[in-house]
This record gives sequence, structure tokens and C-alpha cells, in this order.
Amino acid sequence: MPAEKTPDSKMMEDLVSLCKRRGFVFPASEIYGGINGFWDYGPLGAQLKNNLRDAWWQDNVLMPPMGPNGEPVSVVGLDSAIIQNPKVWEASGHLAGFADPMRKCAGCGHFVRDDHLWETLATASEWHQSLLQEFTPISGAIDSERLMRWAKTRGKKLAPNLALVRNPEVTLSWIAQRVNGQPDAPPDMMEFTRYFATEQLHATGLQEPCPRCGGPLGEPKAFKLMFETWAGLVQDDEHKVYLRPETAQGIFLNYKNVLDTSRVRVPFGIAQVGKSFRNEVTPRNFIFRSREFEQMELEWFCHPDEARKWFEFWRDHRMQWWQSIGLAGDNLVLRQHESDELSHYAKEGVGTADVEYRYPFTAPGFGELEGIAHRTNFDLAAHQQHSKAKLEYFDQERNERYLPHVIEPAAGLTRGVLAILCEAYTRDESRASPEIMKFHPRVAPIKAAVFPLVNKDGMPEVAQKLHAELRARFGRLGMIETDPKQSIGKRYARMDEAGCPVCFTIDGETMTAQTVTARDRDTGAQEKIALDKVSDYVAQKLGV
RNA sequence: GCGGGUGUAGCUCAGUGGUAGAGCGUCACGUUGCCAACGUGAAUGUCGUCGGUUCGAAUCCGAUCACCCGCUCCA
Repeated sequence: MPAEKTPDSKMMEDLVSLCKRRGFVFPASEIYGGINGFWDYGPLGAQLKNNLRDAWWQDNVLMPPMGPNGEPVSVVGLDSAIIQNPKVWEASGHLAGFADPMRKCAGCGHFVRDDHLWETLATASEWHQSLLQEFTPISGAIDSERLMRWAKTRGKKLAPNLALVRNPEVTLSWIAQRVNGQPDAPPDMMEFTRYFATEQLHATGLQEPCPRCGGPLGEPKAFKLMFETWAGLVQDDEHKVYLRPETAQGIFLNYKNVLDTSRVRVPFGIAQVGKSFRNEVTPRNFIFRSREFEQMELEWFCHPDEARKWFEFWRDHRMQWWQSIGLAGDNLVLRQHESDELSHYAKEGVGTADVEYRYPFTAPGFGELEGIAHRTNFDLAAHQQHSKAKLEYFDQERNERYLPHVIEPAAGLTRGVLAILCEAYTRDESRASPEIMKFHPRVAPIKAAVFPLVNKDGMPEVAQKLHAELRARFGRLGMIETDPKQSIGKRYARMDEAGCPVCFTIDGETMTAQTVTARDRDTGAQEKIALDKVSDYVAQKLGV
């Protein structure tokens, strides 16, 4: 099927191209042919990422919003190691879940743990339970007509890829041969199930079915989603360590340390920003799913009874926050998880919600940007059990000892950068330079630019002076540019692609009337303002 | 992981067996008085990589890597 270019995929191509051309994002190891799932951030990309990270830190750690009842909220920061004791990942469940051999269904692609297959079939497989009611394996007797009826009705719905459903005649003939061939040793339930999953007995041997769709499962394979390396010079299992797949565990590991040293009391939060690593099955879609990525996670510790209140608080705050930095339109939604898609740790909780963005490659659907989950006390309980450390909190006000519950707003910094890039990317064909990055001023990597209209008549000197003044006041927030070369239109256009919100041009009137031209990125509109008011103008534009 | 597509200058692309190209961008100089302006000039490529066929390969074949699209997956 020839891949047809949709407007969205064209836009994505244009965006990727602009990112390369202007120095936002480069393919990692490009001169060596690249490396799947890794990306480098160029000068503008690094600054954009820093600005987003800083905004998050400021608004969630240094200056968090007031709590639900108007009380101050306390959040402290942390920066834990990427590599921790491997037992951490045993306790958290990351290691167990993926060190075990997994089998992939050829029909629906579902992954099943090999050692859990029969238990899953017995307890959690809808079609298998339905099918069991149609015969009694103990007696070994089968009612072919009844099974045929099941295959054509319920089976068709529940297990579309099961051999018995796809080709009941052939499958039932194998079973009949088996039952009649050895009447002394009737097949047990497992053997029946294998027969039900087998269409071409001689070609494939007995198959085992997918608990979800009934399709044949592939050979068990070890899927390792965590990056491994060795701490120490000897590369054996003794020294094997892992690169963290999430920053959250570092927070749980240090929860006691923070409590003991920071004078915080429940409820409080610990925040961390940093790189995480996952061997994604399929890195895809530019920087959306990469194997090295960056997270901004906050673990909010609270009393179990207050979990719902805080969940709703953080969920709403986090949604508003993304809106406040420029993802304000219909492209951003808050979506509550259905119960069947909850993570293992969130099953018992009050819920999970995702902040989702309509990326060009997910449109008209949405892709995850941040997840807000009630993790209950799953992690603290697991670490308490595995480490034997006492992690309970004594609540003086309640005179109660308990493991705090955790509300986790976990945002993707890398995904945030991508969403902001997508949201900012604008084409205006009526302009000589049609591509404009309409960044919110707070995250824009370049905050302002100063240009002499022409490179003579004293204008460059004035521009340099104004540039220095703006840099002294705003340089800590982002880049302040100046450039005396080439035509003014070309310099404006460059700033449009870099997403600089405003340019100031020193012109003839600056020399006589002490005014400059302020040129707006989004509208192209120009206005004259006093030279000595430029700094305040920028402050207002940046909201500082 | 499966199927399809693409890979030539920073970007977009032409070149289909015989000397490596264009537009834009970048840089320099000049000109220039408010939106990629104009003039002149310059730099930039092991044609993704490796191997094969051939007197000769960007071009044909094979493998491989990367990216894009569709399924799938993402505790």
C-alpha cells in the first residue's frame, strides 16, 4: 500500500525539517548514520527544553499553587542517581515484569508472560471461561455440535483468532481423533485448550492460545525493557545494574531522607526532573517515543483518606499548567482512564487521568503528555517490604501511623517539548517567510532581538547598547539576539522560524526621536515605542 | 516485530550505467532606509553504509542502518 501523505504527516515532515534547519533537534549520531530512538537537542532545542523544565520547577516546586482549601502546598526537589541498587527494580516490579519470557500473539500482538499463561487463561480469559462451560474435560467427552455452535456464536465474538473459531471442522476433527484414539487417557483441560488453538496440527504441532483473542502464541522470548550495564570492571551478573526506567523510584527511595531532613509533613511533595531510559519496542514519531527521554515527576504524599481530594487538585492544576504555557486550544484534553487500562499499582486507587495532546501523528486522536495517577501506597509498601526499612509516617495531628498514599503527576519533558513545537508550528502562506514558531513567550528560546535597520550611521552602536541592556535584565530567561547583517526582512524571518516573540529595530528615528520599531512575531505588526521603554515592553511581553 | 515507502549540499529536490547538479539557506564584499530586497563572489558532497555485477555504479543487484506511513506494542 503506497503511503499517502496526509496534511498532518506533511506538517510533521516540515516541522522535523525546520527543527534540523534551525537547530532545535538533530538525529543522534547523525554522522554515523544515526541510532534508532535517540535524538540530540541543538542550541534552540536545548534552550526550549531548559525553559520548559524551569517553568515546571518554578510552578510546581518553588511556587506551587495554593491547595484545595487555600492552604499552602509544600513541595521539595530531588535529584537522584540514574543507577540504583538493582533491588530497587525488583521491589518496584520493573524487573519481574520484563525479565520473564514473554510470548507474543500472532493474531492481536498481545504480550503474555509465559509462566502466567495458564493462570491467565483460567482466571482472566473471557473466551476461555466461556468455552469451558461447553464441555467437561474430566469425562473426556465432547459434544461437537455444541462446540460448533459456540464457535459460530459466542466464540466468534470473544476469540476471533482461535483455531476452533476460524476453522471449527478441521480443529474438531483433530480433537475427535485424539479422544477416540486413546480412550484410556482422556485429554486434560490444558490439552483440550491446545487442540482448540491448533488449526494445522501437522505443520505447527499443538499451539497455545492468546488469552485475549485466541490466536496462536509465539515462542517465549525474553523482553527486556530496561537498559542494563555493569557497575564495576567485571561484566558479570554480580555487577549488573540498570538505567532507571522512571524517575519516580528515586523519590520513593529518598522519601525517608527527605522527611528526616526537610521539616516537611504529610501532605507534601517531592519533585524530580531527569533522564529515563526504556528499550521501547518501537521508537517512533520523532521525539515522542525515544529510548532516552526526560521526565518531570512529582510524588505527592498524603493520607489515604485525602487521596481523592489531592488527585483532583493535581489533575486540574496540571491541566491548567500546560494551558498556561501555550497549549491552550482544543489540542489539549484531560482524559480519565477506564478501569481496564489502569496500571497494576493504580487498580486500587481513586483513578488515573492523562493530559493528552493531539499530535499531528495521532490526529484526530490524542497522545499522552502527562499521567496523573493515584499510586496508592504500592511503591512505599514494596520498598518497605524489600528493604526492611521502616517507611511508615507518624502523623501527630491524627495520632496515626501509616504509609502515605501517593498522587503522581508524571509529565514527559521530551513530549512537552514536542507538543510545544507542534502547537507553535504555523504556516502563513501570505508571508514571504511562511513558517513561524508561535511559542508562548515563557518557553521561547529567544526572548527578544535587536536589529540596526542598516549597518551604519550609528545604528549598530545603539543596537549593541540596547542588546546589552536587555541581556542584563532578561538574559537569564533565554537568549537575546542581535544581528547587524543582511536585510531587515531576512532577519525578521529568521526570528520567526526561531520563534522569537518580538524584534526591536533601531532606525533613523531612533537617532533623532529616541524611538524604536517593535515588530510582533505573530502579526507582523509594527509600532513605535520609546527607546527607554523597550526593557519594560519586553518585561510585559514575557509576563515578568 | 510485520508490511509499504524514502535516503544525493544545511533544507527542498532533479539526475535511471559514462566529468556531481538546481533553488533556497549560509558566509564575504558592496548597495540598502522596515518583512527571506538587489549585485558580485565563496564555501559546502566518500550520492546513508558495506558488499556484488560492470571497462565504468548516485543509477543495476544483495545486505545493513536511519527516517516516514499503516498495523502492533509501550508493566
